[in-house]
Amino acid sequence: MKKTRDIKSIEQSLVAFYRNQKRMPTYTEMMELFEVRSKSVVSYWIDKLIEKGILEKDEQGYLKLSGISFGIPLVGNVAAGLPASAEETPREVVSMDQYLIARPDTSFLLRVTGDSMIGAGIMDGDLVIVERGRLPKNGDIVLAEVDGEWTMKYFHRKGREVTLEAANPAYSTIYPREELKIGGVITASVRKYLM
Amino acid sequence: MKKTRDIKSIEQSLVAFYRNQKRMPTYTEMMELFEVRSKSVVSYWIDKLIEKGILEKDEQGYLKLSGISFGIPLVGNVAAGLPASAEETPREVVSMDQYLIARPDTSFLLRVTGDSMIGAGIMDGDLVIVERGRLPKNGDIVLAEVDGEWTMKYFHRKGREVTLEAANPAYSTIYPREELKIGGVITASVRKYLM
DNA sequence: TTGACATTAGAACGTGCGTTCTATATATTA
DNA sequence: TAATATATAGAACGCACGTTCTAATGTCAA
Repeated sequence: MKKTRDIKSIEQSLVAFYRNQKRMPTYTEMMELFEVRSKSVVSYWIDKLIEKGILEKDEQGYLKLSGISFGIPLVGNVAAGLPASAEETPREVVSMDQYLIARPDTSFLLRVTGDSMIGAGIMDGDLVIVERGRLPKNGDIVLAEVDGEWTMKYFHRKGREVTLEAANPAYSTIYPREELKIGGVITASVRKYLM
Repeated sequence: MKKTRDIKSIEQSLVAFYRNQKRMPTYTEMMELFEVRSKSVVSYWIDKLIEKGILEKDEQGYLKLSGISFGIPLVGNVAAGLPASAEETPREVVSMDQYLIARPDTSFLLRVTGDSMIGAGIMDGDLVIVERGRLPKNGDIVLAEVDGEWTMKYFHRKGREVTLEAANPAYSTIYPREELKIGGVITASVRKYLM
């Protein structure tokens, strides 16, 4: 048995704590986390993590996990497959929340029913992220109310005329007469295969 | 001009602060946030937010935004469309990180190249979340190495025999001879349409 | 063994934290 | 108007925070 207390394990315990508590632990709490008996030891290791760039202190001196420890690594593409070692590839790290949701205050989620956008790769049961108030451009997928029903369609404007077409030949293109209510623009879609 | 300082605006400023700083502000910082000149006023409002269930204090007495203010609301499905008021629907709130990534420590992201899984709604350019070490079940989509190349395929096992088939008729089913390296199982896929 | 370095322990300290009290101003209702 | 909540200000306080110091212990190489 070697010492279980190295930079890696300390980082992990911090990340775990933050994931659970949504805040960083105090030095006293870290004494338990790191299994040491003095705050000075905590300070000692914290300094090391800061050197390594795993931790930061913000302007007010509060501890902050620096990006690296968040989200999950983006390792490449399917063709490249797995990185050889699973270890220190100079990895880019992505948080799904940050990646997918540019404007959290004006966005919301919607579960997709039906297959009208299947040609765009949006299937029944998927979740889409809708951003309110954004001006749709040609080719954008919008959430629109037509004849009292909400649907997702491709948005096209040519001069005054607006058309809404499905990404599925089984559905016919819609030429909205009077009022056209746009609920928002689809900015992303997600699908979960397994729990 | 009415008073701009009500529960709603205070909640928003707290959520904004947390989104930026990844921590809750101190009472002194809240004095600036709320534009008041005494910590007792901050305490006064904090108590109100706690009553309303917007804030909590954890076991150690630290402030915590209670779920409600996180992620973005899941409002229903496409058929239902927009909630009438955009306001107080008893909304479920979802964080994409939590929703999509069950096991952050063993997961990673991969960008999809090619259209071999287009039938499953996974298109070129999508990101997939791959979980290492999970045992694939029939019908799961796996990341596998075949003849020195990494691909995504449907996994099927029948007795000893394993087959890998694409979700695209243009690709033929693979019957791995000897060794079959499974890099992981695809647990989710995401696609971004707009920035 | 000796020396250098890395790691742990303990205690002491100043500062800023969140709490709580009193007092005053502003809104609301009868 | 008077009476009653509601909201703001300021000050005081105890306490836990993170820092820093000294000293002891463990590890490894010469």
